[in-house]
Amino acid sequence: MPPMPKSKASPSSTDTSTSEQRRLQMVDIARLAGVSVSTVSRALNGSELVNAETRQRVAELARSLNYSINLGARNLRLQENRTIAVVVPYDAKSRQHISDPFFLSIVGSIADALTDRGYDMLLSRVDAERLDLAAGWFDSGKAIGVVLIGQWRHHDQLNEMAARKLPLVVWGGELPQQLYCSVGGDNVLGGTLATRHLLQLGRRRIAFVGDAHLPEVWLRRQGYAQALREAGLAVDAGLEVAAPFEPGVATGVLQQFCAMRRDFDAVVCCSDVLALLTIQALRAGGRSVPGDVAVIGYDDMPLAAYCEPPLTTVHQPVAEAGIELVEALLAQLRGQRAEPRTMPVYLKLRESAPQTEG
Amino acid sequence: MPPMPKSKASPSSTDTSTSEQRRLQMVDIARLAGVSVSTVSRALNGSELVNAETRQRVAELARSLNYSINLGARNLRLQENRTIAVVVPYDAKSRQHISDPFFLSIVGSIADALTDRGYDMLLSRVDAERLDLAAGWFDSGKAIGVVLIGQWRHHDQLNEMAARKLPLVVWGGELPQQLYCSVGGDNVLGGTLATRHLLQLGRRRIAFVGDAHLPEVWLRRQGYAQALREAGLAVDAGLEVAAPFEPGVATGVLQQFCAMRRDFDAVVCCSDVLALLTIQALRAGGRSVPGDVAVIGYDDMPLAAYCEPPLTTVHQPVAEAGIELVEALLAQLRGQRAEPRTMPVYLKLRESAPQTEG
DNA sequence: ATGAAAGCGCTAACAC
DNA sequence: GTGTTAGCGCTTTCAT
Repeated sequence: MPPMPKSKASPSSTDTSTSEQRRLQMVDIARLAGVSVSTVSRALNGSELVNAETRQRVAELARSLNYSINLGARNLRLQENRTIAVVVPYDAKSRQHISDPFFLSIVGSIADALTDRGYDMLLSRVDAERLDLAAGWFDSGKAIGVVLIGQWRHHDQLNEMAARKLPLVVWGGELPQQLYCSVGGDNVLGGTLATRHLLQLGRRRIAFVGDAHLPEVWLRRQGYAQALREAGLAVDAGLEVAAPFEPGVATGVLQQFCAMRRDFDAVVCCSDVLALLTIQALRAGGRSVPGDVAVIGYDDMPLAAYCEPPLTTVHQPVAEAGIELVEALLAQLRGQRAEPRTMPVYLKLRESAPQTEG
Repeated sequence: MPPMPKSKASPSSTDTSTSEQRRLQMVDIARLAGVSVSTVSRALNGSELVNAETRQRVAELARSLNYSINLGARNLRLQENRTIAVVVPYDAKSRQHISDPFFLSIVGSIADALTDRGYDMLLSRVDAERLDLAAGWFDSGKAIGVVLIGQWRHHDQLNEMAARKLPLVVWGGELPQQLYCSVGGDNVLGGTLATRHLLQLGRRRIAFVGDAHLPEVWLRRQGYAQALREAGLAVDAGLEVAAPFEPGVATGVLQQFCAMRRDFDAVVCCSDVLALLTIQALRAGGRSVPGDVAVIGYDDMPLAAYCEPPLTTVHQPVAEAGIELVEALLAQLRGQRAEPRTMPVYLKLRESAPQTEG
């Protein structure tokens, strides 16, 4: 037996304890309209089977009472569900929350894309070391698919999830031997564009800031290395700074690096926040940006244009990203095979690494 | 009749079309374990009634098959639901999406608070002119309560929602004749602290940037006006700039204002983003910050420390905000009366309006 | 055109 | 200790 409801009587009965609002159900509407629940159900779903006048009356009654259908029950009956889980990994070790504006923008973009298509979005976080836990939303029937923001260090877990036929799309880079569907910016291109621009400015000692254990960063470093090779320059491992995306940890790493090495004249950073932190560390050491050191960020977050100096950065297509992620997931749900997708990026020129040496 | 399921046969039957993963149910586990569904249900819920050995066996089977309970069905049966809707209004007219880092941080903070307490978060957006639509999540049974980020211009709609006994908490300011539960920073104090600090620096012509149609801004302006009065200064309506939070619209307004008026030496802004835009407009007009004009922001977003100059700003308690909002909502769900809550704020001193005139 | 009744996946009171 | 059974709120077939 279900836990005895407080009162199954119609709301019109003497329910003096007005403390909690009992949720209206179809049976209430039916009683008030003097018809059966079936008729209410049909009327509310706009069935042609029900008399136009009755349909009108029921619809108006429902609206005036602010009634709306219990979607849980409806989904159960219809075996349908329009909820998508969006999962943002966090770093459990450093207890850092998602705060990078880029991730948050992506979430907003996905929310829009889902809303436009009539889907609901369940937002949650998961330990970046246990991306596989994101599958719980599907397994529990709460969501029909999962969008994961970032691959982090667990390509393997993602492949396992895909092997289980979990409807899954991941924001991130396209890797060899990838079973899951990823959507992301062209990271190699991004790394190349940034580095080439710095070379063109005449910079020759170019540092790279980002943790190459992360697939996206790894790809960007490939682009960076490639551009250096094109220019006949060697990669100097000493100029690679494995700073994570979390500002708390990155700040220290960057301060130490900038204090130790003064033999570079440009930096490619893997996020705009890292670029900001780098600029601050450089200035603390008495170096100017872009004068002494030119700095390029990554993401083109909304605020990038309003920093000082405004950041030259690799623009990621955030608005399109939400749409692409959602469409890729919906394709899978339709039974289609969704191929990984790499979206174009471009360099947005601003002051931190200007068009030409000023 | 339900729409005929593809195949009700157990997964072990010859279901060659491996295209879609049929979701496992209790009956499948029951069959494989050779017990009834009730026993599986009890085992999975850790009931003492079931034989320890059986419980173990069932649990292991379920785990190995990656089975997990269909929460929709469970909720329906248990008349319980642990989903909270978090609704972020957007400006439909300017088609601006949530991009203010502050709102996004609040969302993250709420996500954490809900996760910690075992609740799920449904994230959606709503036209800022129709905040009442947020009630749909409750009415449809998808969520048991609603957290709304910001009051915008519709105090009235919020009061109506509360009058309907909708479990609701709103991030925002405490207003007279308020029926709903709000949680927010102390806006009057924020406005006062910022203005007092500028006065203490010797500034006398202090502008105010923010749209006072929004309750929070209105309260901050009260604090601003009060501080001016304390100092024996009159409020100059010409120094009030009704810039909205959307950067796209605000930029133009601020550029125009800074071009027109050059008779102020300080600005109190209602967000850090507005502060950044103001600084940019000032510099475009050849004025220095904080030399010619000191600027104070609001929110203390994560990036505020990394701007140039680093922003002096009113710190809002984001991490605590999520907890307070969630606790207030849960209190209502327990049938308790949740009072509006105003949280302390403080001034974070940085370079854009330094401790003392440098 | 409308109503009665079955059943979506699950839980819990009630048998045994 | 375990199985049987009713029913959460809804949709739809079937009967009228």
